[in-house]
Amino acid sequence: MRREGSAASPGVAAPEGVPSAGRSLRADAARNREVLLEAASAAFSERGAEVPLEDVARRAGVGIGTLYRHFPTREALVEAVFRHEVEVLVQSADELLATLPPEQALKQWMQLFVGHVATKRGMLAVLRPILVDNPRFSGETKGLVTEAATKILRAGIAAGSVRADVDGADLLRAVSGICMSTDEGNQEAANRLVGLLFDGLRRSPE
Amino acid sequence: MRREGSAASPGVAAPEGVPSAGRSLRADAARNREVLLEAASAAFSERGAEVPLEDVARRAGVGIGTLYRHFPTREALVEAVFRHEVEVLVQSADELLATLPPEQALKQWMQLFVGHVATKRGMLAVLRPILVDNPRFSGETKGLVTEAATKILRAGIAAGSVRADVDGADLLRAVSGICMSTDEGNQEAANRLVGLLFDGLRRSPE
DNA sequence: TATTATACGGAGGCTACCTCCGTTTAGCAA
DNA sequence: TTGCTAAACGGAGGTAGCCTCCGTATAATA
Repeated sequence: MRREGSAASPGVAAPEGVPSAGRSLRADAARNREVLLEAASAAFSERGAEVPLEDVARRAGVGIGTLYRHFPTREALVEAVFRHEVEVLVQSADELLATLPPEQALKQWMQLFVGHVATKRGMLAVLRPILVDNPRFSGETKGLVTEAATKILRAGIAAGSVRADVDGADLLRAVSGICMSTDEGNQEAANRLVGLLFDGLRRSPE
Repeated sequence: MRREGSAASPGVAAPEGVPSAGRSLRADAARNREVLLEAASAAFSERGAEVPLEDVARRAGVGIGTLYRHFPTREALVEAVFRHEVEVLVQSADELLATLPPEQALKQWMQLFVGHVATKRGMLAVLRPILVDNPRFSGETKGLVTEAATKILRAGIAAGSVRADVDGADLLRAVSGICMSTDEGNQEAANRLVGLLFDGLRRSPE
């Protein structure tokens, strides 16, 4: 954020290390990467995306050099955190469906979504330019989340407990609309609204 | 941009010194303020809004202390530059109308607009949050510019050289649309498109 | 167990931020 | 003109965050 150039067009590096691509990380490296992502996520949501990276490293219990090796710029870190959270959100759809009746899974997932958005508030100032400059990346993200929403919704519809005339994109629009119109502090308001929305989504007993 | 808090909600200070409000600045202060605004404008458009403020001060030929006295935060400076440029753009509408036939005034003003947007590109990363967080401010700005556009358009319509079925808001939408869809380097492309638009605005001889 | 590619960590140099206060000057009154 | 003073100037210097570099540690492999 200091030196010029980095802000211009970050470029969205290929998903680093862990999942696929190239040679996988050494065990300690993979561990540290994970720990860093979690520390960064917490730090960003508590103190905004301008939090000193040395604090993030300290919080993760690793040296600053390690942080920079994994994430050479603040943007790279922010992006990785975002990507990671999206992955978690998407995966949790499957997990919820595997352990709960579809209706409950839907409700919980909606609330998870609200939580994730709230967490990402602090990152927004840095995240927005990244998303704006990389329509492909933001498109993929949206696609993944929509897919998850669709899946969980379909399960409810199939079980007969959710009305059939909404799709994943609708659900996303509605929930993110609620998040957008709810500011900073009151996540509870958002949750209340999401509760209302959820009631509206259930198949009305007729 | 470093310390926390400032990024949160800058708050758009009352237009500092010069025009109305409070006691007016001492001559040297007013001069320096002006020089600083120009230096900042140039620096931002050349090197982006992250340019070191010491460079801006040096470029303006004043001490860093003077810069900070006038503009206590980077956001304040960016905002003042923006405000200043808008003023210039709005005033130039009157000046053009006073010295050129309405049709020519319109054309030149449209090109001026393109130039101003191009200049502000570098500031965007800092400017956007300010505008987003202060709908009133951005609303006023839009109002002023729309007003100027309307005035210059009406003059053309009255003179019979411009078609009568567009208003200021339309003009703005069209021109800023062109600016948005044209990227970084090629201001000439934008100017060409604006030329096309201008031809379309003239009253077709029938 | 020995070897080595990989990763760690943090000291330190660099740069930008921004305050503080001694110096300068515009504006005014006599 | 001269003297006075509130206002403004300017930049040295303290503070803090960025990021590189390289000696040390360790996981992976044979």
